[in-house]
Amino acid sequence: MTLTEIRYIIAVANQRHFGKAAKQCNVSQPTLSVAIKKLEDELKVQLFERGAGEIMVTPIGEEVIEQGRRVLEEASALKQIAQQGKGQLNEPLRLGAIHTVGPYVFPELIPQIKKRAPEMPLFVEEGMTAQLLEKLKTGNLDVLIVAEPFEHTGILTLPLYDEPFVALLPSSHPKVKKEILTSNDFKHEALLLLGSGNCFRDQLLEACPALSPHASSDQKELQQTVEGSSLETIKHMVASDLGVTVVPCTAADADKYARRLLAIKRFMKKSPTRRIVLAWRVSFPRPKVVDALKEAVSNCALGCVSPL
Amino acid sequence: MTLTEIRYIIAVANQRHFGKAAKQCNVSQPTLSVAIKKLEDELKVQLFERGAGEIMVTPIGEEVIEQGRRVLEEASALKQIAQQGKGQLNEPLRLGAIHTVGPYVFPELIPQIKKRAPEMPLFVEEGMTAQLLEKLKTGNLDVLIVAEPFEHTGILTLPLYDEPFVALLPSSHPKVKKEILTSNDFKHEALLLLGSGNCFRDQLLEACPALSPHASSDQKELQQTVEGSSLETIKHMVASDLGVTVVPCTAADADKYARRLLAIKRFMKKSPTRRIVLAWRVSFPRPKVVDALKEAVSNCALGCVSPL
DNA sequence: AAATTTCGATAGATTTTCGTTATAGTTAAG
DNA sequence: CTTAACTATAACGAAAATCTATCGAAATTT
Repeated sequence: MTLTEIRYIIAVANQRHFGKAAKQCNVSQPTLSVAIKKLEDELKVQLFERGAGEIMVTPIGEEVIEQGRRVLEEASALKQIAQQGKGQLNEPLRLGAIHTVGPYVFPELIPQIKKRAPEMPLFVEEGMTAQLLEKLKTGNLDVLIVAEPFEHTGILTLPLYDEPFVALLPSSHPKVKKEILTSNDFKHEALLLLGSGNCFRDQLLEACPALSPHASSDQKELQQTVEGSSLETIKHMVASDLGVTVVPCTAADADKYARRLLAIKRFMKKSPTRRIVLAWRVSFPRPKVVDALKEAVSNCALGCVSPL
Repeated sequence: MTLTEIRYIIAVANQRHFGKAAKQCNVSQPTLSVAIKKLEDELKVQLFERGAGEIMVTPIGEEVIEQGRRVLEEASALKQIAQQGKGQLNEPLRLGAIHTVGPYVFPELIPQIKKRAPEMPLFVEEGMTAQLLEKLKTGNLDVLIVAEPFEHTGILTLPLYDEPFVALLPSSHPKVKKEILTSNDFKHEALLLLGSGNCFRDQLLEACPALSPHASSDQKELQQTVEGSSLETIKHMVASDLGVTVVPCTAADADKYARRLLAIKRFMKKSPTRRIVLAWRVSFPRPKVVDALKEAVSNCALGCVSPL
């Protein structure tokens, strides 16, 4: 049984004439005759009574044809569903970002995305790099915003922006007058860092090994990590004079309210930076979504950084 | 778009694995790959995301596949409709008819039945009403063609046609010039009738009591009945100048060969008629067969009668 | 790391199906 | 009795669907 065959029998039922039905179907009359005979043989039911004059539809034929109409209807609905859902910017998008980016980018980014893809349902999630990667691979997320290095087989990336690291001090701190702080300035400070697993921690320590808890054993107890916590928590701790920290500049700029309590300082003469990228599966079939995201990020006012 | 292609995408959606889906469809894996690609190209929508590990279904894919299931469901319903319609017309049918109908209707009727139910083995039998009824009730016959009155509990009937009675004379008979013959014309004739038990005899005598052997005692010996014989025998006897008779018109029309020897005359001004009906047990579970028989009779060229 | 395994995509050959034109058969009408 | 109308059949070519074999990428194992 074929959709074509069903189309043929419906044409014959409508026209009650093989020749006209063939014309309606844009095929020759023998094609139609043979196809219908084939279907009748398969169903082992005679659908039409070919007599002199008009074609008659057998009682079973009537029922079969009626059902055939239903089949074609559903098939055409299938086509329509495919057509209308075709827009890549209409289907849901599941977007993930690392903890040290999400809170500072999403508030700007989501309106930008909505501007470009108003029909696209958007699900947003934060996590640590490893978790996000897992979800990306299994298809629980479609696109990530993560920091480099991020090279994995089957994953493509696109640079978004480079963001420098900045130091945060309590505004009451004596060193607020310095223009640039270095790791030396932190030797006698409690340095508050995110727990391991947060990529930003690793990036910072890699860029500046001097900050490492192991670097100078006599300072060890003064340096702390705030396991599992967020940059926001750390900022509040700094504001409460519990120590100093280094954060990506987007995290420092975000809240103007804290400016009175926090001082933002350049960190090191040549500020370390990290590169933030988009990441998606090579098989992810919606390039337009990636383009739109890239564009949306470019149009975000992220203060201290400019898009690539 | 093809039903086969739809089957393929549903298999992949179920198995989330091309190879397994191919096995489920009894085709090779490349066949499946190509077919699905073809469908995706046609719809211009990617239905699956082939990545490492498991196949993922795109959001549109989900919708398309769900609709595909509906298409297949309707298609399978079509098949079922054809099958069950076929079922009734596939099992053997045992058909009985009275002697005064069978020989004249079966030759036309059986091809018509075969046209409508080519797969249905057909067993045909003739008998007198009482015998046929007995066999119908016991299930030795499925459907009868009999004359009214035929009212019995547990038996349904459907009118087929009304047939007028006509008179038959030897073509050498002096009264062949009359247009209409009445019972008076038979007063001095040997009236040949079927034996008792044949319903037609009773119908005729009821419609025209004047013909009764007892009606006028002085003519009694001239009137004869041909017990247990057939209308054909009686016609041959008339042709041999042994008397006159009255028969249903379908019996008179049947054989053109006898036209030279027999004259067909209208009988009575207002011809008596009898109604021929289909009869079957209320419990007979194949309404389509009855419909088919009714339709088959309707399409018989029975000459002097037209179907109801 | 290197080898192996898994799994979908691709290539080429083959069979099947679908379509065509030409023509035969049938039936009804002139 | 021929003609006209209509469907069935035949013969053949084009398109397709399917197969086997193989590739390539990624994941897993050694």
